[in-house]
Amino acid sequence: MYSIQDVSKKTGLSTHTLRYYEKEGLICGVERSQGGFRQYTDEDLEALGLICCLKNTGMSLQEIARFVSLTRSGEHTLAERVSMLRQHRENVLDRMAEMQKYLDKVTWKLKFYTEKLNAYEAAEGKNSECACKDRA
Amino acid sequence: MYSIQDVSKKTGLSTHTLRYYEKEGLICGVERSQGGFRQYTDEDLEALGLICCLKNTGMSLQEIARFVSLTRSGEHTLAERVSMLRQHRENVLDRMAEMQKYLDKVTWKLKFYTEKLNAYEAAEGKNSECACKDRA
DNA sequence: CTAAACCTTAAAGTTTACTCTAAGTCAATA
DNA sequence: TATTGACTTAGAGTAAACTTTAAGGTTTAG
Repeated sequence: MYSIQDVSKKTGLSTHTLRYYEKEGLICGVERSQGGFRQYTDEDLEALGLICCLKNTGMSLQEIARFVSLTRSGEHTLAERVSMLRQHRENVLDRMAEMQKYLDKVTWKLKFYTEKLNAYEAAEGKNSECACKDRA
Repeated sequence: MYSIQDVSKKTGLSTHTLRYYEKEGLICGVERSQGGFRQYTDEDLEALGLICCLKNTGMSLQEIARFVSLTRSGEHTLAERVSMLRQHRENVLDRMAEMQKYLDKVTWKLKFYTEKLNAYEAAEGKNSECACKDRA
């Protein structure tokens, strides 16, 4: 059993965010102490792992809540869950391909500016003693 | 020369967004017709290409505005521009590695649920004529 | 036994990046 | 020339995902 504080440390989510996720239906059935404090199990942590995975790959909290609610509705929702995951996987793959394309552009631009900078600094060194020699 | 409508089509950004980007300092010096209409040049389009590239790889509009303003401030800002791009490139690489890790998890989950679904449908077919046969 | 450090809820506030509205100007066409 | 439709600005509104606040109950170390 973990306190909300423990879980916050383990997941990197703030305690505020953990309560918020519960309110939004992303985490369900977290047990409580007699005093009403949340007591997370290892299963809850696992569920949070999936939630973070989906969230960090661009799934909206609303969709995640939908997925979680399907998970709790029994086996007749398996087809829809599979279809959601399959679609999401496609989205992630597309996103990664796009990122790679953009990365190439950033790399190219960086090369371009680096060369420009080298030329500029060479010229600067030739023409004058520069006050900003100690630039890292 | 392109109208805001043309540029909207070419970039996929709405006309609202294009004006908004201008207001926020992401695009500068767009020419105007005698009637005050925006007239974008090929250079503006190129600049927009870089803006979209940076934005779609996770740079905030504020940072992009900063980069653009450096670009317009002369060669003494080259070092900072290079450093921004270098840092951004690192971020993109980190993000891609993270995505790959999460993708593996999604793939694994998908496999898990697909197998569960197959088992479920097999059992379903064995035990009863199901009303929802025409599921895709 | 009391004070500090936790926990609770409900609700308001914040940030980012748009997106839309209103009121008016400009351009091309019937 | 009148109307349609695209353009202009300023500013209000929206959605998502938190984040903070307020007001109060619980637990545990000293």
